[in-house]
Amino acid sequence: MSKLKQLAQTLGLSTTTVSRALDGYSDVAPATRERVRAAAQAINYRPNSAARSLRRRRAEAVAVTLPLEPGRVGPPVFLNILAACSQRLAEEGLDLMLLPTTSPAAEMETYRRLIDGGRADAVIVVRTRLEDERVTFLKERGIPFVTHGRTERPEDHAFIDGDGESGFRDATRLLAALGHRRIAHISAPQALTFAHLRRKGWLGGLADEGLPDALEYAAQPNEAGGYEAAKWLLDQPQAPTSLLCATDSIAIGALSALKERGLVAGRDVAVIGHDNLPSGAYTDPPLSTMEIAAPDVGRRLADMLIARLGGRDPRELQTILPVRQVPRATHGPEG
Amino acid sequence: MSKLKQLAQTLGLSTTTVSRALDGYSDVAPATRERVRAAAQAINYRPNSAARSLRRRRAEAVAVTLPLEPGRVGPPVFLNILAACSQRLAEEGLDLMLLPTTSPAAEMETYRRLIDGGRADAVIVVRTRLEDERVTFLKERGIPFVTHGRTERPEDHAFIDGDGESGFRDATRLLAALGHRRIAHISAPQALTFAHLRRKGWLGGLADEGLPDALEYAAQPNEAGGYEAAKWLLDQPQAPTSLLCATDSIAIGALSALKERGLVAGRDVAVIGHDNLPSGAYTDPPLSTMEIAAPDVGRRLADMLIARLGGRDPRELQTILPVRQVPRATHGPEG
DNA sequence: GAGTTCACCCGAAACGATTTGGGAAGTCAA
DNA sequence: TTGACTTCCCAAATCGTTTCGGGTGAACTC
Repeated sequence: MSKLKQLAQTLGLSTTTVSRALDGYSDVAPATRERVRAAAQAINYRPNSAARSLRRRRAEAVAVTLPLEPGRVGPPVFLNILAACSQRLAEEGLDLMLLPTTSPAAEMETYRRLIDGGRADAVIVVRTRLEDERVTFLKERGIPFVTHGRTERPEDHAFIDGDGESGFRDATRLLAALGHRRIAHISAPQALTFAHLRRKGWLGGLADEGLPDALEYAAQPNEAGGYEAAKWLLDQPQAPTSLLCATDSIAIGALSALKERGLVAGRDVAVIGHDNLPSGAYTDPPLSTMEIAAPDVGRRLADMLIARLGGRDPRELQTILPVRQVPRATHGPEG
Repeated sequence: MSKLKQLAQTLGLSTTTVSRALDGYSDVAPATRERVRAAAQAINYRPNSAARSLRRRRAEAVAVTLPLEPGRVGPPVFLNILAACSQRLAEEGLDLMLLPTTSPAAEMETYRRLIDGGRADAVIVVRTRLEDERVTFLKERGIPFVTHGRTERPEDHAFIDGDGESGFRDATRLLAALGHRRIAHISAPQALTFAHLRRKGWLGGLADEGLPDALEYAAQPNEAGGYEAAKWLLDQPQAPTSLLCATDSIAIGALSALKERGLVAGRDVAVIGHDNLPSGAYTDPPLSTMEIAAPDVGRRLADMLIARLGGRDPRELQTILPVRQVPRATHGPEG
């Protein structure tokens, strides 16, 4: 016999009343409600989630897939964001579940299981690509979702994103103001929106300053990629005097390559990253970087998703957050 | 009307037959089975997961809570492990879902919702404590689970763990062999099993070598903690000549403190960490560290859990994996 | 005192799948 | 030809909740 029925029997009530009491409906006498609550508490009752979501026709859950291709981990910064997000969603009775995936194909299969199987009511998409199959799929199915990062056609959906383009433009101009003329960019794969925008910002800054965009290397977005990229760039005939890196991981790898050549970051070559990873504060010299200037991206993400679930128009739910420079030592002046 | 019913109607079959065809029962004619599969494929049919798990009385899902107290992120190495784990579980039709939690209280509440609400069939526990409330709870409920890390009474449950104690004992003796006499330990909170065992290994190594255990600092397990700890230790009258750090994050913070004092890691002070974080290879000098000597912890974790779900005795499912030293530059000899 | 309104409660019908327990043909052996 | 087996399929019960559509008294109104 179901727990609910047991509970009802014990209390001499119908399952209807017990269910409604626990859900806080007003057509249950306050005294009864309390009696039911106490009894439920006593036997540790939690409604069976499958039965509940079958009847309710919603899962009370939000899903995020975590693209984790073997050996290549995205910045752990996501986890902090998602933790804050889950906290906010919990207030609405929504579970946030993360599903690790190991390839784009597996990720899409996970989406189908989740969505077509009704396991999630809404989705958060992270690490967006310009052309993002996941976004296409979700639009097609009409499932509420919010992306962390824009896509090629961001006007169609809710998103939150940092203004990486301005951030990189600012950084480029900062370097130019410090006298740099050969400002290289170590970019991440251009299919990723953030990488595309950061590169665009770099190009914009160069154009503003009338500098050439000759020095660029497309790297894997991790330390090894940054290391390789910096080595290659420093080997060029007209080696760069500064390295603007798409991510902090890349920058940390680049720092190591400089070290190997006997170059001092900040004095001989300027280095700037993006993300403000904790370990960036502990490199030698401490890494100059930038970050989204908002302490509560996770909560906002959740708020937007809740608004979407409430039927709000996605076009009203689009946020681009400013990016703040976090100058430490590697960008130069104190070198 | 349910999708299954639609499908059955289209095909002129009963829902029974369609369901059984898709689940691969043998009492469906091969031709029928194929016809059903094709039709299901065509309309992108996935069984409603709530209905299925209501009837089946299992969720086909395994849960992990990710303790993510604000600002303090555990090593992202977990994510790689969990990604591999999820891949293996998927082969058995099990979803792995990660649930971020922001406090121990919230974590326990999540456990109750998951277990008592039937949302997960089994659990993986990470970051175990010596006295772990989660483990107590799961034992009480009789839910199959595997821990990543031991507890005070590991004989009661399935676990997989690295032999951090031996690793730290080995490292201590290595440092002693290199001539060190003042070997300090920067420890992580001792409630965490891994921290306790690593400290125990350090103490054992010191005892083996007849060295005093005077130098120790209990740090938060992150870069900031390591930085503070190293500063404090270096300020002692009998400052240590080597720092054995409970984690790589701590070690990275410690390196930064050394730098600040004009000390060269590996030459003036030896530093050794644990975890083999990617960024450890890119510190200056590259960080000497250690790691679990097994490439497939995630898969093993999954295998153990599947065995538990199949009713295997937890006492047969206990693995302690050797820890391998990863000497780079900061431990000394080439300093 | 007949009608209305409330405040509380309940029986039974969903929700969408899986599974139980056959049943109707067809095949085979004697 | 008959009974026993197979093979392939199906109707109906079931999982544990929520919710629809009342129902029953008591209080209140005129």
